[in-house]
Amino acid sequence: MSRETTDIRQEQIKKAVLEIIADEGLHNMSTRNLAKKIGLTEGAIFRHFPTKRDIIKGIMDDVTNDLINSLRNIALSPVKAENKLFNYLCRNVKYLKENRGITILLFSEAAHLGDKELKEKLNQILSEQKQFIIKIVKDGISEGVWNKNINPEDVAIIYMGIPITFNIEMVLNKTGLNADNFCKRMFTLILKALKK
Amino acid sequence: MSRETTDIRQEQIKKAVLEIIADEGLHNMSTRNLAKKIGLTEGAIFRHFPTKRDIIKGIMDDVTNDLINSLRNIALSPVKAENKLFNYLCRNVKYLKENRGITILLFSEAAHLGDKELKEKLNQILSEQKQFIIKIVKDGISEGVWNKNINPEDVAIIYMGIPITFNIEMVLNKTGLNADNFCKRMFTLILKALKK
DNA sequence: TTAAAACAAGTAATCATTTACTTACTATAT
DNA sequence: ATATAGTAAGTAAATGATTACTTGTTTTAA
Repeated sequence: MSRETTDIRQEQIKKAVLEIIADEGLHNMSTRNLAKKIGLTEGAIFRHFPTKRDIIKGIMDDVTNDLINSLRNIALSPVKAENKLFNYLCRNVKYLKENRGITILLFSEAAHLGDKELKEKLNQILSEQKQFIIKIVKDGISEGVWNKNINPEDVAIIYMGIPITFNIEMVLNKTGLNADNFCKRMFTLILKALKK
Repeated sequence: MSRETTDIRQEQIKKAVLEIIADEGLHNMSTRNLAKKIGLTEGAIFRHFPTKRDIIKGIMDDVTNDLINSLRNIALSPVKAENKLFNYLCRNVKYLKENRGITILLFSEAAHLGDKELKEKLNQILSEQKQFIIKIVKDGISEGVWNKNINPEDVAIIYMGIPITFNIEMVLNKTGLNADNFCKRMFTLILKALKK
């Protein structure tokens, strides 16, 4: 195999993990299969990550850095709540389309490694996402465009299911599912519940 | 160990599988751990199920027989659409509360055993659930109580996320989450989107 | 030339499953 | 009624395959 830097290999390994989970299932996410997919030996994997757990940890850090931070920016951006909600949802869906294995990895593996650090990371990812939605809903109510009798927390719960469902449909029906179209339709529906 | 019939043991084994998934994670669902949990030897497990895959198949059949059939009854019952939707959601949530491991099992394992039969079973479970919701929404529109501009398919997609989110929250925060309360709140919110 | 990155070939532990055998219940023939 | 034969459910210990991970050696790009 041609030599690559650890930085490049780490990215390849994390990407391969998500692809294996999405295409072959969690039970095929072995270091052996991982090495085969990249075209390396098992030993080489462990040159770039000390343990398999660290690969998962790395992927979760990516979620925090790539997804959560950009969702935060959207939630705090100085635009109308309606636009924020739309941007937020589209960004969320798009990220899951580009990282199909994420949902299954988070909810099936990370939550149960008996590993306090990873479980804490997962809880933080989820609760932050929820808080952002709650904020956007409150903003919309303050702007006077959304029904003030609505419980922002409930909206956040319903919202959370949307990207998850998208991800599940993506993994099951290999057919590509148009992310833009999906997010527009879901947005329209949520808006009906929020409007005065 | 005291002797029990295969019927009883099969129920114990399926129940234990779901509990292990919910409490200890997918990676602890080994025949060894399974036997330990029930208080049998590994060999005894295989006297009651030919393979581990057959245990999962059995659980999926239970979902079809226990959940899907009762959801069908609700969807086809001769009551107002609004009541149907409420009953449907509550039944769905209650089932997942009583079978906490189901969601993770279905989406993380069953979808990827490279097993046509199980994958087909899963797709049927999901598409039937969706069709029932679509029917209920169409009924409500026919009754003239819900907005006819709403796309029933979109409602079904948003709906599907609700029980899944409930299940995930249940597994993550061990705190019991009140099913009745949860389903009432989500129902109220969906209704806002459906109403004229 | 040298440090980082690859490899081949190991490790012990665990996986699902099978084996050879034992124990407990149940039906039947006397 | 009771000894007995057949069956269903149990066990302990082994199977080969696979797991995450390690070790020692070779290659390669700066």
